[in-house]
Amino acid sequence: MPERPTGPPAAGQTRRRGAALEDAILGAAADELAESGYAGLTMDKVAARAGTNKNALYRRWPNRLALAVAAYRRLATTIQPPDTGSLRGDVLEWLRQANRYWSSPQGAILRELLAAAGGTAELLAQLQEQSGDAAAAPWLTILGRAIARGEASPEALHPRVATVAMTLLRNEFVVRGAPTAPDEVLVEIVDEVYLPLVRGRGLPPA
Amino acid sequence: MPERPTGPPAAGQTRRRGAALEDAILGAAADELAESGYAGLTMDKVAARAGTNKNALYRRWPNRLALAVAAYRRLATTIQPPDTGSLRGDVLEWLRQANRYWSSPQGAILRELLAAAGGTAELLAQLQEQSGDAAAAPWLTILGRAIARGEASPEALHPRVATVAMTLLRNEFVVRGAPTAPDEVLVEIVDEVYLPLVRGRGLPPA
DNA sequence: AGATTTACGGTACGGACCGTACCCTACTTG
DNA sequence: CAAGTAGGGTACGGTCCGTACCGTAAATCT
Repeated sequence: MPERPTGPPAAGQTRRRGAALEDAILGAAADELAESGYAGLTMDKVAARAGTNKNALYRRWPNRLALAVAAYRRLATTIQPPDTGSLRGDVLEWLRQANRYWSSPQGAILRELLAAAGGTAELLAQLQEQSGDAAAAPWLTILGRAIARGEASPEALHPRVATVAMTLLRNEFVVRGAPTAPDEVLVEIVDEVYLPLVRGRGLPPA
Repeated sequence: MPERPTGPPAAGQTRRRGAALEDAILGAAADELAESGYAGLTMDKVAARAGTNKNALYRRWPNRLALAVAAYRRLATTIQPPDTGSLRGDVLEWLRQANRYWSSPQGAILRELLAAAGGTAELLAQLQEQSGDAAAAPWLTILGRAIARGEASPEALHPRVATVAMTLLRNEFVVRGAPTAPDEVLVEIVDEVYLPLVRGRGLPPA
């Protein structure tokens, strides 16, 4: 429970406006998300918690989902691509980080939001940016280093190929609904799929 | 609009019971799903359409989602794995079938249900069975034939490896929310990921 | 056949929420 | 200082879920 500018205005002022109010609303919405998830986030509760009313909310976001997606930004912590010195180490560590994230309360909220935003490509895109795990760039970075070390084939430097491991892991969560992916699954993704794939046909199995 | 035992009971009888009633309810629910999707399916409408009332519904299913998942079974059409004579042909055709399905109204409903069932592993599992695309068995069959032809390495005969193509395609829909995957995406999945992966290190690129 | 139990049908209702509308008031702007 | 804008308070329509009651048809028992 971080000390956020939530709740009624400080005793000094009387009425917040613009950015200050918006900030309070997003803070309240983020707190509600953290406490009750998306399913438990109601416009009335957010308004009350922010010390305002629903007018101020609907003036800024067209509906509950849009507000929740905007508020999720405050909860999302970005995970950093590792640099362990080996491709296998990098990929496995990166997957483990992602696994921890998806298994965390934040990850559960993200899954709720992804499900709710299913029909709205625009909101989905916002979530993708924030969760960041699908970003091809860090994967290409990791792969680039591996290619320089001779651990992967240059042909693997392709967005769809590079992100395969993360896509498979995400599939475990989104489609299978698993609360956590066992570490064996991560290892299997890496050893049975990802490494054989990026090594290509030109490199030895080891 | 197939002629289903929907609506009020036939003039002859007076009151349906048991299986007959259950069948009418599922039929009505399936029709509602087809017309209005899951979002538009309400318990009141289903009851009215089946010529009964909500009691009969809640006596059989604990909530709206469970009823919808049960009713979806009537809409789901199973797609058959192809046998074109070449691995590339099989995989591409299979993906194209799946792409058509996910893009169809039925696919849209399935996506809605998947999203709504996100938290309930039990219902998710039921949906998986019905959609059937995730089943490893047909993929292993296709791969088995390919291995016999020398088009794939025996090491690829592994559930996680075999189903990679379908998983990547499904990802396009569930996570990216795309209404349809362009054919280029399917080709890319096949040529950049799947074929290189299952060929393994022992076989020539062609 | 008559009595008993079970399952339907009809209906009503509590409760939760979303989204909107009004009106008054504080703050900002010119 | 006047006019315009954005908050605050509040109420309400509307939808829909899930539950409760109660009378009655149909199955089951004796």
